[in-house]
Amino acid sequence: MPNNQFKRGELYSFITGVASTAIARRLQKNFKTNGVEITIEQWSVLYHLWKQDGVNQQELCNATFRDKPSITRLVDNLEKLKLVRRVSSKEDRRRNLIFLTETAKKLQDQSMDLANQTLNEALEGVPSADIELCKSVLQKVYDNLK
Amino acid sequence: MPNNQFKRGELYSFITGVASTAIARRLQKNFKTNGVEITIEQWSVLYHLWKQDGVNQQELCNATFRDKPSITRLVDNLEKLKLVRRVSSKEDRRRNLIFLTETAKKLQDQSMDLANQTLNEALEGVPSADIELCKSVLQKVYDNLK
DNA sequence: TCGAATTAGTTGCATAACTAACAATATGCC
DNA sequence: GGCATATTGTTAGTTATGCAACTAATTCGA
Repeated sequence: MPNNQFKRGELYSFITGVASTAIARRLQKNFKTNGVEITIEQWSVLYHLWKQDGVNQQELCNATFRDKPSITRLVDNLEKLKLVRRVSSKEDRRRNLIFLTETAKKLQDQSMDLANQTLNEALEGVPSADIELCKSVLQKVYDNLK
Repeated sequence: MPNNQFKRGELYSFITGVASTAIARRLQKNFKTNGVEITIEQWSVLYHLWKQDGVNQQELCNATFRDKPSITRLVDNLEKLKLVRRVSSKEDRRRNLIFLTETAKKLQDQSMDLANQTLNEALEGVPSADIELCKSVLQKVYDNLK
């Protein structure tokens, strides 16, 4: 029964399922119990906007590894929540530049603290060198496939 | 701008976004171009059933790290595709035992080959020891949070 | 300069995720 | 035996994902 055919599949389960869903669920839960009323997907978009806003949707696609329709809808929902606004670019009218609202700016510190707490919990007992190596393996996987 | 607040968040992006979505998309694409007409989520359920069928939905939840409604619907869709059937357990009538159909059994070899191919592509150039370490880090993350 | 190709974003459709609330069955304690 | 509790699975509602097809704006080349 420990069929050779399954060995790589186990790895697939690990990479795509185990750790990412566990972290995502815990982070979502921590947001909720602390009154941060956004989804983790919305957070992952805000995360890039806190570093720099006024970028277009395509740049958010690249930064978050999502396709264009996904970003269109995430920005739709963030706009409904009055956390971002779309501003049409004057240089290239095809582009929407995405800006944070004051409300969104106020969310940054609290939600980043919760994210860091969650990741510290997640990574407790894992040496920094292992974390870095793991990150480089995942980056390599991404580069191989993109 | 390379704010200390963001360091752990990068790792979050890597674990939840980069590698898992890249592998998932590539695998889905490889399924499609080879005429395997199932989603990767359906495949991940079949994957466990190929190892052993006749298990109940709760066991599939544990094996695939999904919640119960997700498994209910995945099994619904697999049943529509005539790949599995639900059989009520005689010992405990709350339980649905999930069995593979002949059609599903025929899918195993081809889809596992495609999955292995995809993972070989994904992991090309990554030493086995690094893969094992990466897997153990992800397992540790899961154990820390579950 | 005009038409083809490219780029940015949106919409429709199907599938899948999580939460919460629920029904049915089983278990366990008194 | 009977009631509280736990377990198994479903349904409803919202959000998110991927693909395909589409519009609008820009760029590039003959």
